[in-house]
Order: sequence, then structure tokens, then C-alpha cells
Amino acid sequence: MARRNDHSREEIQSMAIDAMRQMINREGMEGVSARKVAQKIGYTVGTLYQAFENIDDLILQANAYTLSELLSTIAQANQATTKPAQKILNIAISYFRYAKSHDKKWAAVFRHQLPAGYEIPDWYQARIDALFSNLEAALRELAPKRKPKSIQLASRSLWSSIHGVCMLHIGDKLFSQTFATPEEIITSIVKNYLNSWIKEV
Amino acid sequence: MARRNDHSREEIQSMAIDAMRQMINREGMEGVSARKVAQKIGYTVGTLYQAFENIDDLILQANAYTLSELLSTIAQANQATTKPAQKILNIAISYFRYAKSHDKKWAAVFRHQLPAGYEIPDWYQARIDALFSNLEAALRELAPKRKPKSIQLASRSLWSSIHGVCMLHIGDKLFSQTFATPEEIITSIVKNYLNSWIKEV
DNA sequence: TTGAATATTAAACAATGTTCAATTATGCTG
DNA sequence: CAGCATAATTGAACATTGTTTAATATTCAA
Repeated sequence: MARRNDHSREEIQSMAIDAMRQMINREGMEGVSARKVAQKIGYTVGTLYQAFENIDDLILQANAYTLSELLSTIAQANQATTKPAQKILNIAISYFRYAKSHDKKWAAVFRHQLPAGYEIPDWYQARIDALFSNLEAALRELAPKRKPKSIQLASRSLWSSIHGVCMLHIGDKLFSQTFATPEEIITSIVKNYLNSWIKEV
Repeated sequence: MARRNDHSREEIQSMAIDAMRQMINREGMEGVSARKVAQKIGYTVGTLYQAFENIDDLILQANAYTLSELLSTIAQANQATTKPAQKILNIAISYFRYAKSHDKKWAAVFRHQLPAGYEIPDWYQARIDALFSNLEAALRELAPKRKPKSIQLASRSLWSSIHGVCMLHIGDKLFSQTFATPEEIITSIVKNYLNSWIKEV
């Protein structure tokens, strides 16, 4: 059948993205395949390849939604507090909590390896960057007189650190018997880092 | 041919692990396959499956060597310094440098996802744990009166943080235009954290 | 109504991990 | 030394990947 117009190209795209998101959410990255997605939306693989360059293109678009969700979660944590230091801790904890409660979706974004030579599109990178712009804003609030470079260094430091905690605690747990909970670790990181950072010359 | 005794089971295992390590080192995880490994050691897939449970078993054993290398690198950095604070920074930097210069091997250990339901063996977990026992020792040296729980919390915090920096800078770079280098970030993390931590009650 | 354009399918390809019957070499036993 | 049991090795098979493409069916315009 040709151009049966049941669904436009755009509709097929969004249906496929939805299906992909559901599958990632349920079974994780390992459970997805082009044929399964196609079947789920009532089409064949060939049609899927008319709407997307390749399977990683589709995955990327599904992941973009996860990034948006994560961003709004963090932005919400940002607004819920007034004190800047508390705000930063809040952002960190809410990042971890999101990652933990949406572990499969989170892993699809941050664990899945794009194939060699695959360039991350600008619009996608922009969404990642938006994540720690919240952190930068809070840091500026905390230390208004700092130079941008100092703010950036601190935001990168904190973000990397929290991201590391998530990495080591979500999915395959590489910490064996740890008595400290991830949230305690995050609190320790943020409080100690900031405690020293605000006193820097 | 049966039991041709050209190589014992153990020899085949170690040949396969060597081949796997070479392939990971050259092409990364994406470039390896059971058939390629088998061909490289002059056998067939069937033989490989007589020596290993499955491909992930083989990968795990190859990764164990990487963990040993990493451990000895870190232990070396540990011994090269006397001042405990400097020692900790040294460990952190040397972890990053190892990950950067052996990126494909490092990624095979820390990025590759084991399939669902696959249990990490104890001896493997022990090697990972050994990594930050260096850090714990240095922290104890720095603050001999701290309780073990406090030492553990600090070591987990620092390790997660440094690991996060590696994750975000090696392989697919999720930081777009960053003016701060990874080593500057690591220095900022370690110095600020310790600076506040040693003053904790 | 006819023809051109195009959406859709089904089949094919190469490559993956994994299994297994058949084969072949070895070591032991009579 | 012959023969048999044991076990190592192979090669082919299976299901499942991503991806491509010729054939087909449908729509739209002339």
C-alpha cells in the first residue's frame, strides 16, 4: 500500500517515538528493536526507515523527551527553594531521584553508546547544557561577585560529581557493601564543596 | 579433531582473553565478536564456548586485567607522594589519566552494560573495591581520628565525583564547550572537598 | 482514466550470540 | 597392538539484530 495517508510522516515519527519511549521504560535499551517498534505502531521496518535515518536517530529522539522531563524536574526543585545553597543541594538530590525512579530511561540517555562517528546534534547538546544552567544560576546567586569562569568550573565540578554518584548507583551497582546511601554521599559532596568554595579568594 | 592437545583448556582461555584485550584496545567494544576472537586464536566459535560460558564471561575476564592495570597505576601514584592531601589529588588525577590514555579499555569496564540478570562475581567486585581502598588509606592518613564510617563516606564521595568527570569527558563528550579542563575540574573537586572535610566536627 | 509519484511491504543481506549433531583425534583397556 | 570409549573440535543451524531494495499498491494530478 502506498501513501495510504492513515498517518503522515510526522505522525509516524511521533508514534514511533512514543512506542520507543514505552519500550525503553518497560524493558530498557536491551528490549528495543526496529522491528518491535514497527510492529507496535502497525507498520513494517521499511516504513520506519522512511521516517528515521537509523535506529540511533530514533533512540536519540526518544531520549530527548527524557531530557526534557529531567530538566523540568530540576527546574521545579530550583524554584521550590529560596536559599541558594539549599537550592543547589535540592537540584542535586532531585537529579538523583529522577535517575533512580526512571532508571531505564535515564540509562538510555547516559549509558547508551552512540556508534562510532555519530555526531550528537546541536539541539540535543543544547538540552544537556540546559540541565546545568540551573546549577550555574544558583551558583551565581550564591556568589554574585565571582567571575563566569569560576562559576563554570564550580558547576562542572558539582555536576560531574553528582552524575558520578548516579552512574555508580543506578543499574549495575559498582559499589558493593556501602553503608553510606547515595543521598548521603550527594549531601556530603555538595555541602563540603560549597563550604570551601564560597570562601575561595 | 578432538582433544588435539595443542592447547589445554586453560591455554585457550588465556589466548582468548589476550585476543579480546587486543581487540578492545584497538577497536573498542563495538569491534569484538565471538567469531573474531575465535578466528584470531585459530579456533572456531564452538571451541570458544567450551572455554567460556558466554561472550560476557570472556569480556569480564578481559576487563579484570584492565582493572589490575588501573589498580597498579593508582597504587603507584599513591606511593609517589608523602603528603596525604597531595596523595589523594594524585590518585584522582592518575585515575583520569589512565582512563583517558586507555579510553577503550576503560570504557569496556565502566560503560559496557552486562545483560539483565548477569551477576558480577565476587572476585571481580573485589577488584573494583580495591581501587578505592587506596583512597581510604590516604584519607585515614589525612584524618587519623575519623571514624570508619566518615572515612567511607568521604572515599565514596570523592571516588564517585572523579568517576563522574571521567564519564563525562571520555568517549562521547557530553560537555559541549567547556573552558575548564577535566584536570582543573578534578583539582577543584578534590581541593574544595578536602578543604572542608578536614574541618568537619 | 491514465500515468506519475510515492508510501508500504516483504524479502533479502550480513552479522550477531548460542547450540548441537557429527566428526575426529586421543588415551585407556583388553 | 587393536579397538573402544571419551572428549575436543568443527560446521552448520537458529533466532535475532540493523539496514537496503525491488516489487507492489495507492493516491493525486493531468
